[in-house]
Amino acid sequence: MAQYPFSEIEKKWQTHWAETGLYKVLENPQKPKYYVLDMFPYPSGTGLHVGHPLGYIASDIVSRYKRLKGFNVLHPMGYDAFGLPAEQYAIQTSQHPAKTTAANIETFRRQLDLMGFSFDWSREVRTCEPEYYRWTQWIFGQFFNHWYDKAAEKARPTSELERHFSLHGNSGINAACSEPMQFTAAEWNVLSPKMKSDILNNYRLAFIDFTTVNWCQELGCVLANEEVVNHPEKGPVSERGGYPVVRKKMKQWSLRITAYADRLLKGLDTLEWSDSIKEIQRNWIGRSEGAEIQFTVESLQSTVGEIAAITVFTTRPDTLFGAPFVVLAPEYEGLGTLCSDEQREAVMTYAESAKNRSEIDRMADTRKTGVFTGAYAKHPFTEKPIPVWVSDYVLAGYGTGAIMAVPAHDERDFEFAKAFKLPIVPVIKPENKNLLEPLKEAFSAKDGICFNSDFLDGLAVKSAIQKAIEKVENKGLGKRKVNYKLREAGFGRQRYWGEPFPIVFDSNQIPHLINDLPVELPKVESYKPTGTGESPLAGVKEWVEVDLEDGPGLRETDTMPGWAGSSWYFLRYIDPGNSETFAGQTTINYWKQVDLYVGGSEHATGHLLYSRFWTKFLFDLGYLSVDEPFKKLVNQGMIMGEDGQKMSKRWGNVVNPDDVCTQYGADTLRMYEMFLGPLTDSKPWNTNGIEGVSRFLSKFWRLFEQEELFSLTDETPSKYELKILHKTIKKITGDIEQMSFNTAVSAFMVATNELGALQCKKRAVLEPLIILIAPFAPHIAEELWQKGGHKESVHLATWPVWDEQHLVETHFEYPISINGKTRTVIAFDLNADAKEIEATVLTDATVQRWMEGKPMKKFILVKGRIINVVV
RNA sequence: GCCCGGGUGGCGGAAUAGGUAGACGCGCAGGACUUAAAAUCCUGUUGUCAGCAAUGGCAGUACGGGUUCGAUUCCCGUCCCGGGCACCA
Repeated sequence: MAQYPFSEIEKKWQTHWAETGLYKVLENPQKPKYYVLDMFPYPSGTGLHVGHPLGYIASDIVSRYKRLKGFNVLHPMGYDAFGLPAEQYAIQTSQHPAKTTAANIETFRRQLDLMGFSFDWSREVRTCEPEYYRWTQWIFGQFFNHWYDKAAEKARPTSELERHFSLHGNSGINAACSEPMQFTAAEWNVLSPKMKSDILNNYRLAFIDFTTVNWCQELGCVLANEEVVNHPEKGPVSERGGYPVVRKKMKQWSLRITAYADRLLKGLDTLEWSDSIKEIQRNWIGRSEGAEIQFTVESLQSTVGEIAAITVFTTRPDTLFGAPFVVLAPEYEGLGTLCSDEQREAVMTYAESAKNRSEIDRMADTRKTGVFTGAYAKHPFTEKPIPVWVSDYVLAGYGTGAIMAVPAHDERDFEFAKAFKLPIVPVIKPENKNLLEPLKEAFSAKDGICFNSDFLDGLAVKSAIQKAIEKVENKGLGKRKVNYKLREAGFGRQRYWGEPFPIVFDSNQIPHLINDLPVELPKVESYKPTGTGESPLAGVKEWVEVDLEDGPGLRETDTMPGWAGSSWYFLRYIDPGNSETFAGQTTINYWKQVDLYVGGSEHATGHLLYSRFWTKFLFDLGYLSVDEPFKKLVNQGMIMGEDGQKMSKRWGNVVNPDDVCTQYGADTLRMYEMFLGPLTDSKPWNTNGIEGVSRFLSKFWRLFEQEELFSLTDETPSKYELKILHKTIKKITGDIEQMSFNTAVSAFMVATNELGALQCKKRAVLEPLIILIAPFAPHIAEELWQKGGHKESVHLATWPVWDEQHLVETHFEYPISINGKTRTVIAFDLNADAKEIEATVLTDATVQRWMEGKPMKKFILVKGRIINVVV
């Protein structure tokens, strides 16, 4: 018989498990809980290829293992069902995205079922279902109704904020907000409702922002930076279609994620995530400590009026005395009023062209351009006037949009100074060494000594930074400041297939939250972009226009982005049927957080950051007891095509798991994917290789057969058989704990080969082996278990424990090295006396030959490891 | 440019509190069973040199140094590959 009857038994058990609800899980305070989660898939039209289930197999093995170890395991699955591709497909085929999405989900489910996963499907979620997205909308509403109190380091209700404003204005409020502002209670109380609303918008965690976006007229929508490419002649164009893209300010809903920047950064230290993902998030958040320093504007050459002071941000206040000029971003607020009349035209022309250059273009081009504004700022310490320039190498969105240039110690400032022949003033030198002038490049090292710097002279950079900040603060010239690269998260899309906002604008343009949820997505005739920058929903008059208590209102017609639903889905699995709240308190307190999360690393700065953000927010509101969603994260690698290229239709190298299951069975597919190599590595698929695993499973099956009939005996196992069993239990247990599944599979092969050679058919040895392999190959294990006479599922059995006593060795074959080179092997009792061993070794013929009569210098004996004779 | 990973047979990969490098599988070669094939099983398989052979010598974990009785593992330098960030002051 070639292969064991996998197709028959796999189908049988899959049906049986589903019918008996084997993987259904409920809260059980008697058992420790374990929550294993996979990143839920986006149900594309192409279905799964063998690369997709890699992570699912790994997490399924852990889930099954943990159950056998006595844990109450939550292992759910669902679908990230809103999003652009579905909408695009709907437009092309004139079908409703709900319909195509449902069809795709069906395909996914069929494929997933083939592989024998132990998901609790009763907990399935789909982000596009009203019963799910009503809670996405509800969480959005919470963001809308809260602000971030920096003093308390938590989110608080805006109702409290309004009360405070009416009593004290905004004094005493330390909030995360878009624009700094100051007002008294008297001022607040006389404001119009619209103005109050605008001010609250400045504080809300979900707020309306006017941001510069990439607008593509032809496609009628906003594009992400990575969807815009630079055309040599046409300039910025859309990646798809090559249509022109312009930068345009548009109204966008945003989430104030920057309020949580510091906590998002600090929280990383508590997580068992890979260093690389943590590092990516750290870089993305981009915390830098420094100071904001004011430079008063000196020149009064402008006829329009002037800005009193320019505030710059620097991480190197120690280089203050090396700042011969100041540079502003082209978007700098009030640039036109700052510059001198003679320079105004040149400045504005430059600023305009810079603004229209795409981000990509500006970044790619590191040649320095710029214009002198005609204005001068007073250096805060030397009090000398220094020129103010404008250049697009200064980013408007970071810090204050203005810098003090220190060309001698900053690469970019150096390039700029060289390009415009501006002075380069060195103020930091290496210890015990002088700088060679003129400088060939900026000396940006942070281990130098200050000179030419007045009160900083002789100080090391580190202490000079502290001293400079103190001085700046004491003299009232600025303050210590921490800056983040992290930007607010744009939360609106001009698209149909997403969650509608629970927002209505009244006739004064004041946004009001709708509390009657869900706000359902209306059925529409056309999903096509409108071309006006509005979502297709804007065309559905009967939906958009609503009656409010005091007049007509208009619904928000943007929808939420793809990441909205995925930012909290792990919480819904905990209590998927709850119609009172997103998840009930007792269930949340039981399951707490995801213990193991398996998924791709491509979500490092998107989903994984947003989920942490939403979790911290809901934690602040008291709904969660932990403020990190995913305790341990493992990123599975990619499975490449046989040709070493990425698996895709384009290369024709896609392997479909359905085909593999048909030909070899799900158990073989599961074990082979694990056998390919370490889970986290990328590795190529190899069709020949799968034969080896298939052969192994057949061999494993035959281990239980005598003359092709199932046979287990009750004979007492030999010492050697017990040793094989217990060493395997130990190895498999350790490997699963370390998620080293490839070596676990090889350990099964070794055990099977060894027991096969012994013709061992003993129940006491083989039955524990069935439990060990059950997480990897659940079908074959269940069949053999049942054949062995068990009525209950093997997946409800108890994980075997190894006994060291069976692993104790009495002898060891010591490799004997002479001067570090292995020359022979001699066996000794492990309890043998060191002196005796030494004597025996030295009289050994081979040892003597290699010692060539030279005297022994040293005798090294590492018990159970090696013997080395040094001559 | 900067920051993370990583370079081990023909291939996927084992082995690092420093201790017999190449487990396991694929591929390849040879053999057994068979009328034959499939399936299964057995043997060999890092390179090189010596030998009819059993066997043995030497070299060998990207490259060059270092520490050590002993280095794939630790340290320094170089090269290459993968990933991330990229004018973030």
